[in-house]
Amino acid sequence: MDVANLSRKEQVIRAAAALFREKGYVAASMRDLAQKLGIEAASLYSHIKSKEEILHSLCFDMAAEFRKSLDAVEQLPAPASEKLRQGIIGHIEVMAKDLIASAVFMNEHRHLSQPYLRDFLLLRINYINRFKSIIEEGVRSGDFKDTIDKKLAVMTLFSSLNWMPQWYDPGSDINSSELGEQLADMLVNGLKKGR
Amino acid sequence: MDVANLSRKEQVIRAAAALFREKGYVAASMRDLAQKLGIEAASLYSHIKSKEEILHSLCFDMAAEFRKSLDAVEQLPAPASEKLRQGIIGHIEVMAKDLIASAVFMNEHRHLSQPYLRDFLLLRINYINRFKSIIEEGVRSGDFKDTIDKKLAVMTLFSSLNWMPQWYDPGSDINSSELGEQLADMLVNGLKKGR
DNA sequence: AACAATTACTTACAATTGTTAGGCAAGTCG
DNA sequence: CGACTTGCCTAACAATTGTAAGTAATTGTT
Repeated sequence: MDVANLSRKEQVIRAAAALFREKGYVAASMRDLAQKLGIEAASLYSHIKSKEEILHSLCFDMAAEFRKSLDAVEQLPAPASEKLRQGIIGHIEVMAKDLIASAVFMNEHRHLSQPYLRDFLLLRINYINRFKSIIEEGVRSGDFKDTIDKKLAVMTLFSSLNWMPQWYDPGSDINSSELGEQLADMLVNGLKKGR
Repeated sequence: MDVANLSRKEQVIRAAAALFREKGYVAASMRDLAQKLGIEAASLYSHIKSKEEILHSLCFDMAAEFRKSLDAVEQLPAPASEKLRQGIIGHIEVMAKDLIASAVFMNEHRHLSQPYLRDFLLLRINYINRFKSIIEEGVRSGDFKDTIDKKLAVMTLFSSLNWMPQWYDPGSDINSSELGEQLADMLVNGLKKGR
């Protein structure tokens, strides 16, 4: 269980991530995965304990990255609107670092079995609530409107962020940090031209 | 294949929709579905031709509803920002009419086999492009900013709309038309208080 | 040269999958 | 009454699923 092993194991996990994204966790078979790596299905079990272990590590590794990013943002001595902006940018950048794992994280986590699913959802709720706090802070300080339902605001925010891996093409003309900036601008300031 | 049949067939489809949403299309077995209806799996085939037929009708029926809604909006003699607002509200209302089917439409359409998948994606691209045209019209007329990438704007819009079935609780204090209004406001005007 | 780890193989198994075939009972309609 | 339809049944199918057990080949290290 050293570096060499990790390396091959990581190869397996990355190939699995691509497969899970393409076909979905359930529809992706271990034989599909093995074929992608040029080995037999049973050989996969020299590297991983189970199919679910792969999903587990994909989901929880991403979750840890998101958390780390938000930790930093919360420390900023800045108004809520700026914190929110930075939170959005950070979230996008974490995703952009691994779009495939992000897509799996988003769409396939529900196939985790208990108790992992429960743990995952707790992490997720916690993350969302921290964003919600930023929004609430912004409403209190007069930075944000108080006319918008807060749950709706957070959920709309997350919807926008989380779907990014589905349509963003990293080879396009807009790079990931610019993407974060523009997304933050659109969500905070809206589409309409400043009056 | 008459009214009485349709009625039972619809029961099957509705139960399937709930199951597909809960477990995902692939993970939901015909035996699961049968059990939900209190019958044997093989009996389902008195009402439907195949598992995929169910998914097909769920996806394409929803697609037709969306199209109808947008047809009406495009006819409006109104500025782009108002058309966009109405388009959003319409989209939300179509979803709200059947949250379960909407969730399936969103998350499970990819499990359609060819050529249905291709057809579905064409419908979807077409729908998205019609929204994109409204946004472009708004940029030209000076209604919307020209600083935001148009693809990003449309995709953000759709992300927000399409995730609604995942978190919206119809029993909550905010009803569906209010939800549409607020969503439109947030996306068009942003979170920030008017300056 | 012997050892331990890594990586892969073959074979196999029990479970689950969607679906077909054929038949039986109850209600509807002439 | 008798024909027909609707809804469900049992039994069975071939295919695919994740995974276990045991073994061999290759590797770098002692």
